[in-house]
Amino acid sequence: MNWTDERVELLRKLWAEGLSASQIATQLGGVSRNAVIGKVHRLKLSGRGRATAAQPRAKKVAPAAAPVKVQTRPAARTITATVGATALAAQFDAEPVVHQVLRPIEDVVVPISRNLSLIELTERTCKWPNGDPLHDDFSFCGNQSGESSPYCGYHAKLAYQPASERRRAR
DNA sequence: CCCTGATTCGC
DNA sequence: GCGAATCAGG
Repeated sequence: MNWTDERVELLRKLWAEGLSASQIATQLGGVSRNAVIGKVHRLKLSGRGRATAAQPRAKKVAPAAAPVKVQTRPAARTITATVGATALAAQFDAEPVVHQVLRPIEDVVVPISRNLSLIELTERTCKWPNGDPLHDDFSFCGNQSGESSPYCGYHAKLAYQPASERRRAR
């Protein structure tokens, strides 16, 4: 994989946004984090606030737009009353529920998920789900999780909010 | 052990 | 110029 103008531009952008080298490498694909770091230095983009190595990164200001209508799968409660094949049938027969998902509040720092698949999760990757489990875009956050939480710092906060107040990020 | 960026150096 | 290996650190 070579450093095309497009890829360099994306690298510049993501680096400026504060993503770590490994995250950028994941997004670009085809390159290691070392390659990213090497390129960053050659481009003289180094230095980004913190002088020496730091750990927590990721800085992405939420778009802050009007609420968006999103299609989600049928509510699970539809099937909880029954058991077995009948329940499954009920789930698939149910009409999709359309409801509103709030965008993150402005100024809230939203991390960019690594979007790992189920089998890529480890004991220390964030297990916050992204997308619809019934569609191909479904994945898990995958960022480093807390020591006593199955979620990364950001999603742990969401997880402990009432469901009615949760705000969904990517 | 997980992760981070910095540096070196053979290619 | 590139990036794996290595280093130093949280």
